[in-house]
Amino acid sequence: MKSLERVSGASAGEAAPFWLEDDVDDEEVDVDVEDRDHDVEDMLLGSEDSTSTSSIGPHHRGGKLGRSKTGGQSAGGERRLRGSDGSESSGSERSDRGGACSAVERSAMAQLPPLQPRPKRKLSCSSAASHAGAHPLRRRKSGISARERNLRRLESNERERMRMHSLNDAFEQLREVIPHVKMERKLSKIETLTLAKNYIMALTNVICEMRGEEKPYTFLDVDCETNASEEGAEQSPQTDDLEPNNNSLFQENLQLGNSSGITSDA
DNA sequence: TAGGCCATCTGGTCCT
DNA sequence: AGGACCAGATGGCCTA
Repeated sequence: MKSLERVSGASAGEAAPFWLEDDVDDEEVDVDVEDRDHDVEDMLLGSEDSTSTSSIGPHHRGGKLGRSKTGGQSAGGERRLRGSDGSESSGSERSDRGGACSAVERSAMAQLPPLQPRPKRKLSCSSAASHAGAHPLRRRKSGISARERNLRRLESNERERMRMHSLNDAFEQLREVIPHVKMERKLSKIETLTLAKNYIMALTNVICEMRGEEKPYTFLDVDCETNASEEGAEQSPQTDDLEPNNNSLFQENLQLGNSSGITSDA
């Protein structure tokens, strides 16, 4: 799939994004393209392979291709830049500080804004969202010039970048407070989330144990081959081992969690 | 070289 | 109406 798209992208690789093309603010030209896309769409709608449909047409995801071609920063270039200045270099991120669960951290967690469960947005149609970006069809807002659209799109991109940066900052803060095995590389996002979840569950067990209550979570042994021979893999979290940088438990739990090996009795 | 991870762009949808 | 949120697409970098 990816290869197909890349092939199709390569065919359109020389095309700059519509909003970066020169003189694209000509409404008439835009309308013509839109109409043509509508015609193509009409012919291709109902085709079983809408992905291939997305590969056709001048509007096919030019962003990436055009970005690398134009002066815009490529994704890789951006990342290299951050890595070079050290602000987010992988080396400095290798958190060898444990980040034990302290009162400060607990208070920090308490400072988090209350999570307001955002209702799952409904998709008008299953393929509509999944192919929204790739589909050549692009509704043009009435009364907005192409230049205005370009400006808004750039502003939207900037906001989205900032939003993702703030999200990454939150991930980084989360990495710092999660005790994990010292690793050469930093935790990936999915690892961070999984470890955080297991950490919370383990701490919950600790609290319940201190209260003399039953532990709500049980860490099951899923990977029998690797854990069966080891000390009591199927047991409650070894909360005594919850020390900074000394928690192979969490690495095990990472795998266990990935395979849904952790159950909740609550 | 394939696969994982990531940053970014993009357009649709939802919310204020 | 505009911004936030979301998910798909894409390409770059890194590692086994």
